[in-house]
Amino acid sequence: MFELLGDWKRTDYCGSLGIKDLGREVILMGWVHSKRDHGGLIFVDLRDREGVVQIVFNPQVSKESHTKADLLKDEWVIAVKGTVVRRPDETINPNIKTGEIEVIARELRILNRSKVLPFPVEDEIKVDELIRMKYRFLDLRRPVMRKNLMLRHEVMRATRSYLDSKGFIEIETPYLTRSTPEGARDFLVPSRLNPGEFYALPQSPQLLKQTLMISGFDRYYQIVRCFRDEDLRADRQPEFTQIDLEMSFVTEDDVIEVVEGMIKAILKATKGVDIDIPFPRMSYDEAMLRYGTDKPDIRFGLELHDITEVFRNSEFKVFSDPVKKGGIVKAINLKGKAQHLSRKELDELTEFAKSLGAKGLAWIRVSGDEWQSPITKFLSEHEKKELKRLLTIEDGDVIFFGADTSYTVNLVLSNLRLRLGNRFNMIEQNRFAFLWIVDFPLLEFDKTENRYVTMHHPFTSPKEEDIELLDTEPEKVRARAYDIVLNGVEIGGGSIRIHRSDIQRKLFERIGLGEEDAKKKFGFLLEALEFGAPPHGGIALGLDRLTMLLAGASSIRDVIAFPKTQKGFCPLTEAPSPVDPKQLLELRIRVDVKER
RNA sequence: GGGGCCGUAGUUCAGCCCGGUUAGAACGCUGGCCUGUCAAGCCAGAGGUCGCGGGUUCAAGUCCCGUCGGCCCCGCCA
Repeated sequence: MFELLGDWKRTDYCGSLGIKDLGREVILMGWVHSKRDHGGLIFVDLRDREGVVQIVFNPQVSKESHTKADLLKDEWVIAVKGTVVRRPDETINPNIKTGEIEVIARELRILNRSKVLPFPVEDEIKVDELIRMKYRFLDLRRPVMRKNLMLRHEVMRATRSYLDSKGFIEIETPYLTRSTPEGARDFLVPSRLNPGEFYALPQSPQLLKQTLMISGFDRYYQIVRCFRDEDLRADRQPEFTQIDLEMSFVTEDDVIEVVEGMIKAILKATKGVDIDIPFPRMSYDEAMLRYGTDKPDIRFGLELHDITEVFRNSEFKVFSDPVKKGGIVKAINLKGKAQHLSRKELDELTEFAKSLGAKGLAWIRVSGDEWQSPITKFLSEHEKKELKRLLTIEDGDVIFFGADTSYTVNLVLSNLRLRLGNRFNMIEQNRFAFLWIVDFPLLEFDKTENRYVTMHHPFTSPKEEDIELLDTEPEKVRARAYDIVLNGVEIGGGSIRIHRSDIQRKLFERIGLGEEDAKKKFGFLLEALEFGAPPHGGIALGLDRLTMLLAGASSIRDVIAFPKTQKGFCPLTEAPSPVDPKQLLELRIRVDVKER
């Protein structure tokens, strides 16, 4: 049944044919996307990576190919020799790119067949992701997935082309490297030649790219795989790709300018969109105040309002108690939606708030002069007046409150804001809202470890004017760090680094890292800093997240060819897996896990 | 580590609350008819470890316990 290609050479991609090809004799090769058998005529949509074209098998043209075409099933692989003709007017299909033409088949070669599919090769499918991943080779045949991976390719191409034009040099750094503390959990790789010792896969090439600056390369970049052994999310895989870059003799503005130019080039190349640069900047403090998060989606309003002062001495304990313990009270005013939020929905929102750690969710529904709410009766006239003023409350509004630690209030209300924004279609789709977050705190106090830890990483430079605060008010020291946010997703972050060993030492001291410890952990970088390190800084962008947003996908799994499930399992390769005891013996590793 | 939703035909789901005939539907699949379809159409048909294990019961897809797996989130992710 199978036939050979023989001397046939493909002349065109199915999806590239058009009116320009009328009358041409073509040889096409691809997959049977669908077959419509009319007994007399047989129509086959033939698909390759560029698209679909209709093949017509007519017994009056070729009895033999018509008979063979009768056998065809979905996803069989065939080669067709035929002529490109214009379709009869009434049969033109405006839904496909090649809809004005069709190919009259004169010869057919069946190259391979296919088992019946677990799911159709179409864009709009409702199939469990586990099945999609197990049959990833079929999933990737779906045009939307093919487009996503092609988009990813374009992003990488535009990145390389732009950075090359700006004098950046792509340098590879090792994947087998040294475990570093302070950060994510490492993936470890045992060393056979050094039993009992381990390499770590890099969480990012941070230390080595700084080393390259010290080596004088001046401008480095790399599109590089990074590994972090942490729990997965829709936007987090254990291995992911960064656009990593570093520059010497620069300030924050220099790095930001390069990134803005690069992103502009990427959007132009991939979406044909001209975006405005520079991007707006917002301080960390302002972002936390107005949005309750350091990665605000600024495509819509619905901002948070701090009303802590109104309730500092309130009789209403639910609000005043948290304030007395150092917490805050904030509110969101959902304008004019009182009629659109049922009691049931308010209850669901309360459950949502609780799932994020809130004790409850206070709300007020404003109907005329009446405030419908379980809490109104506890509010004084003065408090009501203040609320009305601060939140500009009007008829039809719905107010949501959070009163707790600042952490919980911001977490709950920022997520509530996103949920309400989606629920009421307040978020402008098809818009790319970039935003820089700047002036991050350098340090934050870690209660569980009872010490200050760096918010970014321990090589981030403090602002010069804040250095003296390191000893007195560490939490007030601002970092020379910057994050870039797109539509509420953090797509990158970087900083100007510490290039002087005295300051580096001081910072290690501040985070409770002794000299010996520091040497053991970052020895080579500390040493390199002693040999003429230039001022330098850089950034790393999440290629997967950026591509996801450009693709309009809701998970980075949809822009990664072979992703893993939430448990870090690859259903296609079935990794991870037990290994041969011989391998373990060689590595001098004994496994301490009970057999299932 | 924790919270939520889910697991029934190849696929997507209904049935589960309130236990009781032969577990249904759609798409897909198989066979037949059909010369302008493109979600082709018409006729006929096949297809089930109700995730897995245990328990309750005369009887379990349905109730209970445990377990495995998927998705979303919190923690975690410098």
